[in-house]
Amino acid sequence: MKKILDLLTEEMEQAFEMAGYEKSLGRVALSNRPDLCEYQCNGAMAGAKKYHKAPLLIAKEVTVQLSESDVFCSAEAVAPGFLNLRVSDEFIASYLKGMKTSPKFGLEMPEKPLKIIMDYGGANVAKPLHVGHLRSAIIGESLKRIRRYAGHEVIGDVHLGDWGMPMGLVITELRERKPDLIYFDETYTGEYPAEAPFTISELEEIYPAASAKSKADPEFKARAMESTYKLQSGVRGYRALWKHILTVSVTDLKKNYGSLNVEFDLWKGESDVHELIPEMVESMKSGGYAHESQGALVVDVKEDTDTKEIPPCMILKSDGAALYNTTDLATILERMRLYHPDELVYMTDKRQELYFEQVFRCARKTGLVTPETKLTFIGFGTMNGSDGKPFKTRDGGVKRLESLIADTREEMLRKILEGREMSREEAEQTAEIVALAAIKYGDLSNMASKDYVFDIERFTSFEGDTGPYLLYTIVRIKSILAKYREQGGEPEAAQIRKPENPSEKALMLQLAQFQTQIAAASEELAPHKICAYIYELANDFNHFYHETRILAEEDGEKKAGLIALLVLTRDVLETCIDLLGFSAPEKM
RNA sequence: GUGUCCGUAGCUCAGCUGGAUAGAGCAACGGCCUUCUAAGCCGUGGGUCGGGGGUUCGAAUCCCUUCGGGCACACCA
Repeated sequence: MKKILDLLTEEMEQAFEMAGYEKSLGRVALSNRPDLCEYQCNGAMAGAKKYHKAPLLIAKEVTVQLSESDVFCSAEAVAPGFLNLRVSDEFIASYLKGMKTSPKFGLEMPEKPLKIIMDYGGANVAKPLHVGHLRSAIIGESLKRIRRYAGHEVIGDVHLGDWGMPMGLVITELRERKPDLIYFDETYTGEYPAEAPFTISELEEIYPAASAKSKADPEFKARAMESTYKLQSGVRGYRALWKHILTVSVTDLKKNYGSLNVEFDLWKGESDVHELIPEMVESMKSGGYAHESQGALVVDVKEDTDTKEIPPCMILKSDGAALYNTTDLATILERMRLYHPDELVYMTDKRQELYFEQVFRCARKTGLVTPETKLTFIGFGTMNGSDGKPFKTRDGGVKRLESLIADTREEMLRKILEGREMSREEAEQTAEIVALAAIKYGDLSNMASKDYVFDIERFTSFEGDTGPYLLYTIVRIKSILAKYREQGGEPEAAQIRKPENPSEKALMLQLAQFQTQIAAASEELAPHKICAYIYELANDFNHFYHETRILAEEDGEKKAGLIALLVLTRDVLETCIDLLGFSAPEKM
């Protein structure tokens, strides 16, 4: 199905052409004066210069051509040359009927779907998720869902930090605490136990302890470096221990991401590309790309068109060790080999923008990717506290994601118990669902690239532009549909009819915007556009709801028409919140 | 210093491929529940779109400049 604006534009282009003007002037847009019209076209003003004619005159000539239109029921030329348009009831009804019967409400699929790998995890093994991981997970998950819905093949990769010094630190600290573990006996040749010799809570406590020790004690640091080396060179016991660290950590991470309704297709990590590094470095050298600079191995990525100095991309440190760049580049190599993607997308804090620019240029220059491969960096802004400063706990530490979610659930539960008669158990389940919507909507309704204020009080409010308000609207619709069903009706079988009053038509026109909004969100990587859309849709619904008696309607067919509209509204809203990564309860 | 992003109502944010009276929400104030969830709806007040220039019939939007702020600028990730 075509977008409604495209259909209107086609009709308008025809009118311009028949009036003797260039058809490209006929672009139709949503009205920015809803009191005057539903849609507008400003082409007459744009054409005035070219045709040396007063814009109003052009506009009037165009309206003449539209008098017979069955798309527009009114087209007015207004000074200085606006074309104010309204669509016919028949047209909007038939458009919505089309939406109802088409897959994905008629969203057009791309001719050639892209294969996209999205890297939006950034979690580290042996370290708990903290609030810094929240935006990446929320925005990344939403963009993944949006682009999938738009018809592309998207693979999400968590890309764990599971290699290098942190692992050495954990192993070394473990050895101090439990020197008798079989893993440290290098003469041992038997099988290692299947059970890990530590729990996730121990692990989370061990890493910061070890990290602090290595800063204070050079000798400890040296031992950790040795452990790192042993691990990387494949010493059996160290590898086995590392596997345990990985397993215990990943189990926990999956649980935490799961509670955010975030899922990854790939649980790969830095360790997976470790073995690709030597050959990659060798090929960069032999290709003449990499050279030594101040002891390190670098690839120049400056370009003539640069307006600023772009430092070279470092491949190996001066001590010959790999660094972040090295594994990121090797990961690109691996992804290209295994998946042949059309696009690689990275979601990180926007402060890493320059870094990724270097990596992308290096990957292109050294031929790790094909010239057609698109490399995209999506940088998101910082999450600030109510004071406008980066989010911190009361004592100034980094807040754990788990505790942020728990706080939000608690607040939500409090509000639900305050406002509703509900059993404790049901309230808790509802609070869980609504809290997730509150957090995600609060984040996604802001532009991803900007910093934003995380305000638990505001996000969990049922009033205004919030997740809970949207869920409430959906629940209201579901409640009516349930009652209709109790009365013996079949909501899914109901047919869309022509609108009977302005608020009903406004709701219908808003529903018809679905495709335009989804396409914009997908192309511009902008989940906040979906938020803005469903907020308006919810407002239009609530307005309509207030003015229209639905279940009390006596004319059965009319009533079914209203029900059909409710079904479509519910489906569009639920589809959209699913694209944002949350869902609605049955009651609240 | 160089680059980059940002500055819109008291607060939090949209709008930025130029269009009519700059929009929401919160907060403030005033209405609407014998009828489908009032966690809703309707309304009122609140703005020199940081300042100054320019382009244009027309600028929050494009260009220049200036002030203020964030961030980044090779051996961290």
